[in-house]
Amino acid sequence: MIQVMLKGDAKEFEAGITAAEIAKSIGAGLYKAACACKIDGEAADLRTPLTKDCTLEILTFDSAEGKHAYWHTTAHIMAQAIGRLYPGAKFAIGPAIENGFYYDVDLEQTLTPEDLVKIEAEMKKIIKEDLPLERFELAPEDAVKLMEEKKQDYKLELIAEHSGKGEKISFYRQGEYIDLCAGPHLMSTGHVKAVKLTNCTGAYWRADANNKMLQRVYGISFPKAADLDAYVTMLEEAKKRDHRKLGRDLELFTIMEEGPGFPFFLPKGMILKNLLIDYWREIHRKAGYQEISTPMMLNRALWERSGHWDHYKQNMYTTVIDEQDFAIKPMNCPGGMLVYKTKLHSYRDLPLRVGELGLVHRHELSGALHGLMRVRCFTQDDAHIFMTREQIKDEIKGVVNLIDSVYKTFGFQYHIELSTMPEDHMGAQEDWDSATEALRAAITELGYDYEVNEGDGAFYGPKLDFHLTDCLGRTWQCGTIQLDFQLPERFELEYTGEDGAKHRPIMIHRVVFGSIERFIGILTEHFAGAFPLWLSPVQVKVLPISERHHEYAQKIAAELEAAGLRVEADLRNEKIGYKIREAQLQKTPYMLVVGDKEAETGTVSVRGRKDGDLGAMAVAEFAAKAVEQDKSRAMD
RNA sequence: GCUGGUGUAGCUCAGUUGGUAGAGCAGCUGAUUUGUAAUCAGCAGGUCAGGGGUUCAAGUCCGUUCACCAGCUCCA
Repeated sequence: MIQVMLKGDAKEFEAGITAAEIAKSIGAGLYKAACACKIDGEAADLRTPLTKDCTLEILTFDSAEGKHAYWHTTAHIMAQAIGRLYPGAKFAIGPAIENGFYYDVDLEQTLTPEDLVKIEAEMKKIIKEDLPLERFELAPEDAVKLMEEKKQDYKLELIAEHSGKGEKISFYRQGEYIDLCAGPHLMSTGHVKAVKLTNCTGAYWRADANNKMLQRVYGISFPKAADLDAYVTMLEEAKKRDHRKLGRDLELFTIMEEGPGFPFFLPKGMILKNLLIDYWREIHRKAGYQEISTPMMLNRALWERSGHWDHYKQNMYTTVIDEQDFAIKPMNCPGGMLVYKTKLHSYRDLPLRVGELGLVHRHELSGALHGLMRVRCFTQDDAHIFMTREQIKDEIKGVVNLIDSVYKTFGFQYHIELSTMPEDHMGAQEDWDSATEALRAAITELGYDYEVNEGDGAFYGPKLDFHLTDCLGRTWQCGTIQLDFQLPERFELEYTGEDGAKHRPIMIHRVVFGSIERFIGILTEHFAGAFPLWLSPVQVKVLPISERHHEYAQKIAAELEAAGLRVEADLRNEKIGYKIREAQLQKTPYMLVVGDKEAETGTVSVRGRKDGDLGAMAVAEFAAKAVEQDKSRAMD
C-alpha cells in the first residue's frame, strides 16, 4: 500500500495504481474532466503507475492548470496537423494562453483563413485517431540529435538554453509527432472535443522585433461543443460592446484620419467626459486636494532636468521655436515640480496634494493605437502629493481608499499589482527598497492581496497598479500610485522642517481613472452603452404621440430641465413606435410618452430602457425620483 | 514600427472574367396625426482613401503613401 496526498488528504492505495484510476475512483465526473496530473509538483502522465508515497494533483478543465494542459495539448494537435499538411514546417513555441493557445511556426507560405479551415479538419482527424500522448526524457545530446534529425532549428535553440543545467530534456510523442515540452498533457488526443482556430498573424521569434517574424496560429478548445458555442457567443457580445462602434452609434466621439490617435469628443461624449470630471473634482476637493493647470508645452531644459529627454524622447512631440527646443508634455509632473518651487514650503504644509487634469501627448507606435483605449493624447487625472517620509504610508493608504471608492461607484471589481525596480532606472538601491517597502506595507495593512511584477516599475520609482475587471471579465489597468524619490532630488524640492533646517520632500504620482478617455472606453464597453442615469448624456426623452401634444411635451421637458435633468423632446412627425425604437437604441434611461390621457391628467407614461412600460406618473413625482437617482449616482 | 488583412454614400454592405457605380438605413421634401422597438412616396447624396503606373478602357490589375482592423505583452 502507498499513501497518496490528494488535496491535503492522505489516502491509501495499492501500489501500482495509476493516476487515472485514482481520478476515476474519486468521481466519474471528475474523471471525465481530468486533463492531466502532477506528481510531487512535476507534470506527469495520468497513466503513470504510482509505486511510492507521493502527492498527486488531478488537473481538471475547471482549473486554470487543467485548462492549460487541455489547450496546450490542442496546440500539439494543431502542430501535428500543420506538420502533416506542410512537411517543411519548423515549430517554435506553442503555449496555452488566457483564452486558448497558439503555436508559432516558420512556413514557406503565408497561411490564409482557408488554410485554417484545412488545418482544423486535419486536427479533427487526429482527434478521431485518439493518439496517446507519451512522455519521455532524453539526455541533452540525444535531444539535440533528435531535433537535428527533424530539422527543428528553433527547438535546438531552446534545447541549447536548457541543456546548460545538465538536466534531461522532456518530450511528448503522439503518433508521428514529437515535441520538446514540459507538459502536462491529456492522455490522448481524443479527449479534445470542440476545437476552433480563431486567427493567424505574424509574431516575432522570442518577441524580439530584430528576429524573424513567424506565423502565429491561435485557437481554442473545449470539452463540450456547447462551451465552444458559449465562447463564440461571448466574443460576439464583446464585439457588440466595442466602444468604437458604440462611440459612433451614440455620438460620443470620433477619430479621424486627420488626427490618428487624437480623439474628437462630440457633444454627447463631452457631457460624459465633463460628468466624470465633475465627479473627480468633487471627491478630490473632499479628500483635500488642490487643483492646478500647467502648460502643454515646455522647453528642453525642463525635460532634461526631469529625465524625460533622455528616457522618453522618442515618444515626445518636439519642435524648435525661436531656436529653442520645446516638447509637448507627455506627463504633468515636471510642471507640477515647478509649481511646488514657486514658494517656500513649511513642514506644516505637508502633505501637499496637488491635482491636475492634464492633457498629455505621447507618440505611440501607429500599430498600437486602439479607439480610446490607446491614444496619442489623453487627459490624465493626475495628482502629486508632496510629503515627509513619516507620511508616506498614510498618504498611500489615502489614495488606495480614494481609488477604491471611485471604482465602487462604477461597480468595478479590481486587483492590485506591485511593480518593482526596472533595469533602466535612476536612483540608489536603498531608496528603491524603502519605497517598495512603503507601498507593500500600506496595502498589506489595508488587507489587500497583490501580485508582484518584477522589474516593471517606472524609471523613477516603484508603483502599485490597479486593474479593474469589466462585466465580460476583461481586466484594464487604470489607477496607479507611483512613489518617487528622484524628481524631488532632480528639482531640488525643499521644505523647512520643525528644526528650521531644509529637508527634501518625497513625492507620490497617482491617477485614479488613469486616462479619462480610456476610462470612457471601458465604461462604454462595461455598460454596453447603457450608462447609469447619472452618466447618460440624455437622461429623459419626451415622446409626444402626435403634433397636438407638442406643447405639453415641451412644457414637461422644460420642467424636468429646470429640475436639473438632461432632457430632449422628440417633436418629429413620426409614430410613437418609431420614436421609442430610436430612444431605445440610444439607450436613453427614461422615455416619457405623452398623449391626450397624460395632457388631461398632468401625468407622463414612463418607459424604462430595461423594464419597458412602467405606467403613468405625475410629472413632479417622476422628476423627484429621477433627480434622486441622478444625485445619488445610483448604478441604475 | 513589423507581419497579414481591409479601405465603395453619414452608417452597414453589393459591385461577376477590367467596359467609368448600386441597395437598405440615416438625411431632405410631401402625404399621414399616429399609444410603447421601424407609415408610405419622392428627392438628393460618390474625385470608389490619396498620388502614380499598366491598358483603347481601372472601383476591379501593379506599385506607392495614408488610415483602419487583428496580432506582435501571457514563452519549451
